[in-house]
Amino acid sequence: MSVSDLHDAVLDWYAEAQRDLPWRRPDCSPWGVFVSEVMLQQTPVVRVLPVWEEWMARWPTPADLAGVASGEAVRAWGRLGYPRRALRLHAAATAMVERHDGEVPSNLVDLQALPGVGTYTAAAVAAFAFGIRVPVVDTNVRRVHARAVTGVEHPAPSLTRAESDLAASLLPDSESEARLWNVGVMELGALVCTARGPRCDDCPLLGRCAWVLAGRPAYDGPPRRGQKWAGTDRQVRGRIVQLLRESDEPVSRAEVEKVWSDEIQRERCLDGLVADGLVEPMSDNRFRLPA
DNA sequence: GAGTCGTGGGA
DNA sequence: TTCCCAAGACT
Repeated sequence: MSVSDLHDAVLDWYAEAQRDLPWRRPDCSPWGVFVSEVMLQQTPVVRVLPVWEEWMARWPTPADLAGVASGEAVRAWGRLGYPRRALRLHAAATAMVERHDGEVPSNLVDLQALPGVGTYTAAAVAAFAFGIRVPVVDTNVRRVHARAVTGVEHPAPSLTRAESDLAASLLPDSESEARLWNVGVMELGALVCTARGPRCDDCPLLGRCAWVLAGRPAYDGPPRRGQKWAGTDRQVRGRIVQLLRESDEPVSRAEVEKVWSDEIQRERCLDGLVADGLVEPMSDNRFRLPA
């Protein structure tokens, strides 16, 4: 089996099975791609779609977002989760206005220098918005590579050098095929080669998947850490931000106290939110999203 | 490098 | 019901 055959299999499958997502359309701006990538960090597509549409209508350019208070971004973020992403998106838009003539930078170094942009997001924007030939490695891609090539059910907890090297070696030579390969492998991981209950019968790589050919051996790596939720600071922070987000005017300390009874934890979280820039304390002992 | 950081839906 | 996890970034 050649790598070229692998490319053809994925590209043919993608041409037929791809979802029609607005940020993939040819008329979508780099800014639209950028916003989608930040929103999609750890958040499912179906939940991002309506919020993305709203943001694009309201803030069609980086300058539009940079021109409003950061708290407006947090409010419009809704319930996507990890609201610091909204803050960083606003900061990134500001940086684009100040350093890049109001445009999304088109190279990896400048992209990754933006707030909230790491290795993955920089590569994704470079590849999908500007057609640059660079490996895009997210959790979906890592899983497809782990199964189809390495022959294991799940990739390591964090990205390894071997995985990066593998992704680079699999990238097609041409820019056009590289772009389709990146989005195609990602789509395959999202729709078919899923974390739980993979739909191997629908997979274009079924006949050559190393994991399937090995008899689908069970995962035997280190146990992945499950994230606690009930009673954690994250839950408390979420409630406080939700309270401010859903209030049209600043809220009193008494209102904040009602969302969590443990005073020590509540105050710690409130202080943390202020330090993060997600909450703004006012002189009259009320709180609001940053103005 | 391990921990932290939201939210909601499906298995 | 409980658990897992969904296009990560940052410290």
